[in-house]
Formats: sequence, structure tokens, C-alpha cells
Amino acid sequence: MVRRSLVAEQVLEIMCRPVRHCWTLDELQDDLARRGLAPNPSSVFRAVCGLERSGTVVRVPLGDGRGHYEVASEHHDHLVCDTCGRMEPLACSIVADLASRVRVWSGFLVSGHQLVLSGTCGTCAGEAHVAPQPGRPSSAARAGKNGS
Amino acid sequence: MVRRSLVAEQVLEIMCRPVRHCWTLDELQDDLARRGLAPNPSSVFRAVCGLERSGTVVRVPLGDGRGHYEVASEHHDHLVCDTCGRMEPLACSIVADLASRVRVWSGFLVSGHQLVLSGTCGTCAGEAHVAPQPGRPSSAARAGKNGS
DNA sequence: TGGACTTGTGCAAGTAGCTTGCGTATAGTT
DNA sequence: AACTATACGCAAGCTACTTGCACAAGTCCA
Repeated sequence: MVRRSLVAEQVLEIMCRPVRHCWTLDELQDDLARRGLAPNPSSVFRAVCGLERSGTVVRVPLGDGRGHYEVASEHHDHLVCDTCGRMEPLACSIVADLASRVRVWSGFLVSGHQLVLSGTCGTCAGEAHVAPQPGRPSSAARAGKNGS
Repeated sequence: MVRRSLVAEQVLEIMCRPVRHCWTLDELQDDLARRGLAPNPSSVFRAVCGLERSGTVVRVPLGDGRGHYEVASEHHDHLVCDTCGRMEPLACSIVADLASRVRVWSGFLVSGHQLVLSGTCGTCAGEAHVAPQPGRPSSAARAGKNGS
């Protein structure tokens, strides 16, 4: 008795679009709302959980205290632009030889890694020379979850 | 009117001991309790906040949804053992050339990074096989860490 | 077609890990 | 000793999930 989950279907469709590289639950819900669906946060959560369990999507820990999800593909790392908040995938091969070097260096058997590079993306760096961009949603802007 | 904060003082003292590389607020509170102090969680939080504001300690986002703090020193990355949960610092120079490679590769101007390698530390790997690798500087020995 | 069964969804409450506001205690200063 | 700024405890609040429960709806089988 396999029932299709409308929410999960739409979530997957949204995540497969190349508009963005990875999503928070909030962003997914916003996108779903824009599509006329307005599911409960718990439904979005459960849909993503299901997709994660089935291996279709994976959770990316970006260290900002929120859950980020992306469609499962070959392992890669992430570039996060401090200016526009955009995130880009980074071919993992660029750090592929790290494991063996670490092993030799410290005896640590590396089985996985998570690398997040922050800085300014090519676009923003280019724009910075032309004109400043006011009102950009910076990743830091979100950080004030409770102020502090 | 500068009053010393007993909690902040003890927190800093705890964090300066090489017993462990980085602490959560919980762990700090436990250690403080072991020292006879039993401060409120909010006091620990405020003490750490103060130390962070003054640049004495830094927050390390490990992607587990909790705040980890370590004494501020030269930037480095982290090795986390999946078996014993121990964490070790990893000389950052090992990924130092990454920025320039990424720049060439994608035009991204890297200003910072956060790398967490997970796997099995030398000690745990040794215990698992009974035949540890001799002559290798063990991660524990090198980093002067003990383990939790 | 209809009843049983299974699964998806919404709603609300619960949880973890902070974070903040407020009142009181207390160390420094005058 | 009085005054005042700061540390601290307590409790409540916040974010971002996470879970439990009830109901609705889809699927299966007779």
C-alpha cells in the first residue's frame, strides 16, 4: 500500500531545481507555499526525513544551528558567500588527498569530512568593484536567532 | 569598577587545561561542578560570552547543533573520532593551499574555512586491531590530548 | 462497491540548547 | 557606611526542530 506523499514529491522537485544548492526546512516550506501548497512544518519535516531515510537527500551540517538539506549526490564540500549568502558546491576531489596526509601525520583514520569555505563569491567580488550591494541577505544577518 | 567574575575565571582555567580540546556549555558546567562551583547555566553562558567577546575563547561550529568553545589560538581544524568522540586539533597549514586553488578554480575569494574530519583516531584504531601502527606519532601524543 | 487497513497530514505539545529579563547580592569606589 | 556597577541565580522565552495523536484519504482485497 504505497501512497504518494504530495509534500515529499514537491519537496524533491523543489530540491532538484538548480536554483539553489541547499535548503533549510523553512526555505522548503516557503517554496511549497509559493506553489500553492501550505503544508504544516511537521509535514515538511517528515517529508524531508523520509527522503533522507531513503537516501534521496542528505543533511548538511553548516554550523549555523539549522538543518540544511540537499539532494544526495557524490560527496562534495561547500563554499558560502558571506556577502550574498549563496552556497556553491565544491568538487570534493580538491581535498581528496587530505585523508592520507592526515593518516600519515597523526594516525587518524579519516572516513569522512565536512568542509565549509566562507568568503566572497566571484559575482559579489566583481560587484564590489562596481557598486556596493545594499540590503543583501547575508548569512550573518540570520545568525541573530535570539539576538545576543 | 571592575569586578572579577569567578565563573569566567574558572571557565578560562578549565579551558586552558590540555585535558580536552574544546568544550560545550554543558561540559564546562560539569567541570565547574566538579570544582565545587555549581553555577547557573546562564552564568556559564554569560561567562563564555564575555570571554568570546574579549577574544579569549572562540566558538567552533561542529555541526552537531551545539555550541563548542575553545581557547583562541592560531586557526586550526578538527579531527573528531567517531568511536570515542574525542576531538583533536589539526594544523591548519595542511589545508592552507586550498584557498588559492579554489580561487583559481572558481573565482571564490576564500576568507575563512571550517574543516571537520571524522573517522577513527589512532588509539581507537589500534584497540580495534590489537596491532597498532608502531613508530607513528599518535594523534594523542602529538596533540598532547588525552581523551574524554 | 464497501470495509479494513495503511499511510499522509495537521495540530498542538514537547524537547534541546541556548538566550534574555529582572531582581538580588556583592565587590569596588567614594 | 553609602553608593553604584557588575555578577549571579531564577525563571521565562526563543528557535528549530521533533513527536504524539487524531483524522482524512488512498490502497487493497473480498
